[in-house]
Amino acid sequence: MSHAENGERATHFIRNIIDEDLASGLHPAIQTRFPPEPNGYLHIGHAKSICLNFGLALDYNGQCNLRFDDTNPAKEDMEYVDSIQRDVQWLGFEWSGEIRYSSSYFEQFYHYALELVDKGLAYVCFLGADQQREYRGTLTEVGKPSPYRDTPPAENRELLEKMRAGGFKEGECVLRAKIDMSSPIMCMRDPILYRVRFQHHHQTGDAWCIYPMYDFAHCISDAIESVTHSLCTLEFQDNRRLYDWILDNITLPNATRPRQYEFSRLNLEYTVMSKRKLHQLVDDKLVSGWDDPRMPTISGLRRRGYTPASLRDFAERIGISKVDSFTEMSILEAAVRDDLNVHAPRSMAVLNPVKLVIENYPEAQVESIQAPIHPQNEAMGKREIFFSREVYIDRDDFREEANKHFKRLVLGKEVRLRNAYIIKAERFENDENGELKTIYCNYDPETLGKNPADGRKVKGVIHWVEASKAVEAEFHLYDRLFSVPNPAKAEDFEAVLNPNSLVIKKGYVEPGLVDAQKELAYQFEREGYFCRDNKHPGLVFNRTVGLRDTWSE
RNA sequence: UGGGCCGUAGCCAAGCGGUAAGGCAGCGGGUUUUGAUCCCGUCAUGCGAAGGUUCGAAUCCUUCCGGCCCAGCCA
Repeated sequence: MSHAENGERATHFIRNIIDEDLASGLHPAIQTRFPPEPNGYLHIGHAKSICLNFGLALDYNGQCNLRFDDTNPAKEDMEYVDSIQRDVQWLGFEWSGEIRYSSSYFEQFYHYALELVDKGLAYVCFLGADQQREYRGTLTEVGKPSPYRDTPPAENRELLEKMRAGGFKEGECVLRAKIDMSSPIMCMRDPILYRVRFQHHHQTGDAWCIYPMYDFAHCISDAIESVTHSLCTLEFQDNRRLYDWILDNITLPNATRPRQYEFSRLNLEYTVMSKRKLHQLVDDKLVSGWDDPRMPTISGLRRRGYTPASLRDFAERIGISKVDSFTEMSILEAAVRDDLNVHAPRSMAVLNPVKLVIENYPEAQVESIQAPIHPQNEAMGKREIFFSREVYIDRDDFREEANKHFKRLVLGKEVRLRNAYIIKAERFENDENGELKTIYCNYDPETLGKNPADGRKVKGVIHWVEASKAVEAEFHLYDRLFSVPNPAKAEDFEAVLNPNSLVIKKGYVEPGLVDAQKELAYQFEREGYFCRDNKHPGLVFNRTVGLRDTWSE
């Protein structure tokens, strides 16, 4: 049983903070939120955040909202709000109440902006973007005040009202907080609160032509929703000062004063996690889409055969901390294998077929065999497979000669056909190109379900599929998307894509798999975990992950 | 080079002044009709470094070294 499923939880600094806040009575219960911007598909890094926020709410009997942080209509789209909901639900989480949108708080944001203006803590600035950058100073030089910094509150109120009414062009002016142009924290140098955008919004339509910035909207949204612990990633550590400044200077909508805590984002080897780069891969058609099974997106992982439980377990295994880390793929792979090993029905599939003829087996006879669906779990029952004179085995499982470490079929030697008989390779034929065409064997009829009576040991076991009833299938074998551990660091990350990230094979599966359900995991014995593709029309199986392979020749 | 953070094994990560959890990977062995699973064992005299405080330091103090983030009208 996996960690995520047995109730054990690794402790981390956020849990420690919550424990203290609950113990001290600061909050009667916790309220968290998962606040994606609907500008792309969710990826496994978001899964980490989802598991944290929803998981905490579950563990502490609190609530977790799903809130779309939709303050920038230029980049957002309904396609993403739909996919995000699907992904969160698929991961197994349920948000508290209705879905929230920052955009549904636009009216409140505006009133808080007026409050800041009236308090002399915000002003309308007519400096252009370039000038503003100049005035802002640099990391080592302080900024200088905008000439509009001391406009009287009453005048700023009129200006802001005019902004809202559409009285200014895009880029003509912005609303800025009046904080400290010499702050060593750059985001405190009179940050922009509102910008003018004559943009249609997917939720509010054309109701607004001014849109709040993240820093202004996020903390107030948290306050409106009584969020107790606002969790985000490390790059927002500086922004926390602004988060606190805004909440300190407005009349809070209710008793809860949200606090922001930052944890490190997920970095996974051999893939990229930035939405921009994932977008680029999709736009440049380097992958088939956001749900390409090689993508680290939740929809890609789902299509690949990853299960919700395995992703939750993965999140549990990697933990939460503030260290900039780079997680190895093997942790993710171990998490799926652990889940699939327990739950996936076993089956046999030949990915790279070669015909094998059992010459001493009666012609025209087809035998039915009851094979266990899961050798370690009898309760899963049996499946019917067939055996006859001709079967397919994998080309890699036969060699004319080999050393003793090769535990498969060797000319003149014996091997066990899994779930069936022991056979001995007698001879083989090649085709005109010198490629192996047919292997001829004899079988020992006394070895079905038992070892040879004479006590001889046959250590090798190979998988197979009976030829006459075999069903043709296509196998998509995936490997890491990139050929380097940290593609984001490459000069051109697309140049460092793994050319062999997808290899397609055509072979055979057991007849019982003709109507395999999509996204449902199978273990093709000795090959790995596969699931039927949810898009391709025919019988296409995606390899989720191979079996652990500790064999070195 | 201003500021904000972070350094515990190959990777992830507990630890909160009492003598280094756990997972992944690796290695050795056992079981096995999946080179899988499962089981057993092994894997930091050491916590970025150097000083200091203390009976006792990964935990406290000082200095140094290394890494990440911030100068979008993105989030």
